[in-house]
Amino acid sequence: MYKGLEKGIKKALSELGMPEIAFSLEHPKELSHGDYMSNVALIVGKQEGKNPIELAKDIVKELENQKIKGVEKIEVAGPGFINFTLNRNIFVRGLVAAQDKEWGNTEVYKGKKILVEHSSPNLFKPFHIGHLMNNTIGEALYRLAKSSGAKAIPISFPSDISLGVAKAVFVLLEKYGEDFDPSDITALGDAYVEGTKRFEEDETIQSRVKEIADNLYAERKSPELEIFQKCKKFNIKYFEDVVAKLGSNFDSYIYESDAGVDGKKIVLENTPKVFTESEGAVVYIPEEEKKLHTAVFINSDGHPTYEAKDIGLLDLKFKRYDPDISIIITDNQQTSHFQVVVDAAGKIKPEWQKNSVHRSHGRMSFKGQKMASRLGNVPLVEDVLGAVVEEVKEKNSDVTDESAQMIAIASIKFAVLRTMAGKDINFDPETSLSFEGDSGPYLQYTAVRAGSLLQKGEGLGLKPDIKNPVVGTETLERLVARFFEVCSRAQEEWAPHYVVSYLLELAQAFNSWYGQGKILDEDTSATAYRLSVVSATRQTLINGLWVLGIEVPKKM
RNA sequence: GCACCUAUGGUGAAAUGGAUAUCACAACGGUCUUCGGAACCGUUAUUCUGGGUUCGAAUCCUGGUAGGUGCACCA
Repeated sequence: MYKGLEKGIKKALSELGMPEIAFSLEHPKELSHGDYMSNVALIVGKQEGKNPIELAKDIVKELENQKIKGVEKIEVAGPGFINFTLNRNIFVRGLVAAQDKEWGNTEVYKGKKILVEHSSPNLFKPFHIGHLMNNTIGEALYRLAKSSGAKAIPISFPSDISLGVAKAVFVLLEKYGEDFDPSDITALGDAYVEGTKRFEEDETIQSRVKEIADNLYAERKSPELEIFQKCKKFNIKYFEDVVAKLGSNFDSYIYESDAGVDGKKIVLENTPKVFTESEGAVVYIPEEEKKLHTAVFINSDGHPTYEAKDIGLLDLKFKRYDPDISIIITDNQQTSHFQVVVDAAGKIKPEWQKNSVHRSHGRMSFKGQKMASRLGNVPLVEDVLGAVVEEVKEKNSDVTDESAQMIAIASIKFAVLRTMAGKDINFDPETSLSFEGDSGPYLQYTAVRAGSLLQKGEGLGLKPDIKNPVVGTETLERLVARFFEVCSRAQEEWAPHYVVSYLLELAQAFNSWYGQGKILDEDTSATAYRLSVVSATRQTLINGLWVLGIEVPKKM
């Protein structure tokens, strides 16, 4: 359709002896302006110094002569835009495809392999709301990739080893002895916080912690290594439980300890070709015009830093999966860190740079206060989720636990995904979470409401049928049809918030229509038609919410 | 100091260089013997500031203001 219009306009230009120029052909913001609009007359008018409205009239006349298939109306509007309205049949037929579970699956990345790394936990810290933001966005990008025709693979990069971990192990060893076996995540989180504090206070502790770190890095048999390994195992289980609740699972993990070993090796192999020795450390010095900073890859103790670990991560990722696109999601404090790493990586293996996509998100503050998990003042995901579930139940005591959980997750995920990734979010359950208006539950409610209509229709022996279109549903039909393009754009730009905006518009149009009159009435063929609009809207909502990682409950 | 990011009604956000800047919350007023009121309808109110580019700027360029983040051995 798009193509037909574009060709038609080009043909009209040459028929009229107008210059071949680049013009836009897009959806107008307002549905009342038609299905497509073009600025072609404005551009030609500028170039030729002629009145764009007159030119537009000529072009329209020419286009009308062409009788382009599916175009019902062509008009000149505003300062010289040309608006196209498509034949309704196209949208009516579209309602059939929109009732399919596959509706919204595109071919944007058909045949590609896309790796999405997100939610990377620190294995000695509980999963807190900072992780929640990463998980929500990461899961949405993974699902976008999956619905784009690509083979999508979710992985995570658990941080299992660091000086901070050694500090925690020190405390655990001292407090509980060698036989310590974790059964509770908070014990580990507390040890982490306490270790950070103790480390600052005492120099003998510092050297002991460094010794522990050495043993852990070298995997030397020792009490600390044993505790460490037990904690690691326990933590992975905990992590998997938490993210499963949120709707994520992972194909595999690449551990920071493994990436460290691998990365260190690669960095050394590429010194001095790419890296430089300086003051006992190995660093990367980017060219001056790149405006990047110098970064340490191997510190003077010989341990790989985060930078070298990321090189190892790239290597392991590409060895294991050989992706066409490798997406990594972090918060935007790490943006410049990644620029440096990727720049260095490109000199080792160009494809590491070429195939990498870094998406960053803002930070989540809690009720306006800054948080640092090593200080222990960050709310945990489970606590926040629990509190929101309580609120949901307060609003409606009839909901099942399962539904309440879905609704709580919807309201939280929606708060994260509605904004363009990159912005900070101040997370305050009392003000930033809502169940009404622009919200996750509103979208769920709309889908549930639509489902209930279908059920009722079925009870009357009526099934969706597009044979007999009735008036009043035109807006909804056109909106439903746009879902496909919205998905494509979200995939191309890795921007789930387009899906959010779209679903809100759709739900609003549906509820508005719902309020205008009865959907189920005595006229069975009209009712059957309306039911097909209901069914298409519902499926579009369900499929769109799926991309966002939100499920629709049966009742709410 | 250098670099990067952000600035839209009272609040939170949206808007491929396009038409009258959209949506929700809050406030105010309505719908209600309901196919599910977590809904619908209406009213009030917005592009930080100066300059520039453009037929057209919230969007691009430039100066300023305010806030955030990053810059050598943390992750």
